[in-house]
Amino acid sequence: MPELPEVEAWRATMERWLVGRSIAAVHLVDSAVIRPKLSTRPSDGWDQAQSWASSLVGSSVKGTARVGKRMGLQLGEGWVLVHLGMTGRFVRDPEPPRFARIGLDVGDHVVWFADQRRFGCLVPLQGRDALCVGLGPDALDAALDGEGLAAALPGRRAVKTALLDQARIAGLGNIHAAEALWRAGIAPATPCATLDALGWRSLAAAIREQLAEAVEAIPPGEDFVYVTEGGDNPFAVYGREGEPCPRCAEAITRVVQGGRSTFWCPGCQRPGGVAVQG
DNA sequence: TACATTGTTCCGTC
DNA sequence: CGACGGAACAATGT
Repeated sequence: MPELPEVEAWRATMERWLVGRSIAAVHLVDSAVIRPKLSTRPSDGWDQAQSWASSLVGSSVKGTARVGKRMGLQLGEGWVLVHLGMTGRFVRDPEPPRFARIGLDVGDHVVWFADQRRFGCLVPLQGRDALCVGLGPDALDAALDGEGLAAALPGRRAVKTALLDQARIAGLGNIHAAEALWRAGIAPATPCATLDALGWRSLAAAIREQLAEAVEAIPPGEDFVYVTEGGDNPFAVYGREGEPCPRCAEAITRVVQGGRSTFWCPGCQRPGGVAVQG
């Protein structure tokens, strides 16, 4: 379940694997991975997919970008948006891996986009600017200080739900939204409109710290395996229903908001937040 | 089998 | 009509 940190890691990986190389061949394993728009579905189909893929041959990869959870690749004069969905990842191997959707042969190796659940996709774009359409500011945007965050998240909605709204702030998913709220000591059901300046400042700082730590926790230059599968759970509250809060020892609770699980600590997360500790 | 996961969209309600 | 909540949808492993 890639959020901003994982997408950023993949972007950096694509910088190393692809940028500066010329595309010798494209292997379109599943043409439904190419979509005319982000909102179209695999079953909708798109008759231009194959011709777009073919048109890439001979062009070179010139750069990468990331906005929120979207990655961009500059291929020739155009750009392509890559959305990882739930299970999208990249594999560098001569042979297509399981669930391979498309492969870019850049001469010295082949880079495959593999996606078991097929929620991920590639969307050809006119230019780099199109990467940002429909998105609020990136979650690591310097403008998102306390005041900027308050302006981005107006209304009576629960702050957890609002943090997941990519049109308001781009890059947070279910895990890092919950972790940031725990860091800030803010209860997830708190209506945005009831947060004061101190609450917004702590939340803005918590988001920045949460994402920065997650980015740094991913070893540069390596593939990574999502940590909740098998290994130790590195999160304070996510996936820890019933376990003691690492800050106050109260039992972590799970509630459903907007159809999604929210993990939080009723002991030290309060409406409006608590004073930042330490 | 039912359920869990995500981002997006659609629809009903206030 | 805007805001918001809830449900549906995509795919598939458990």
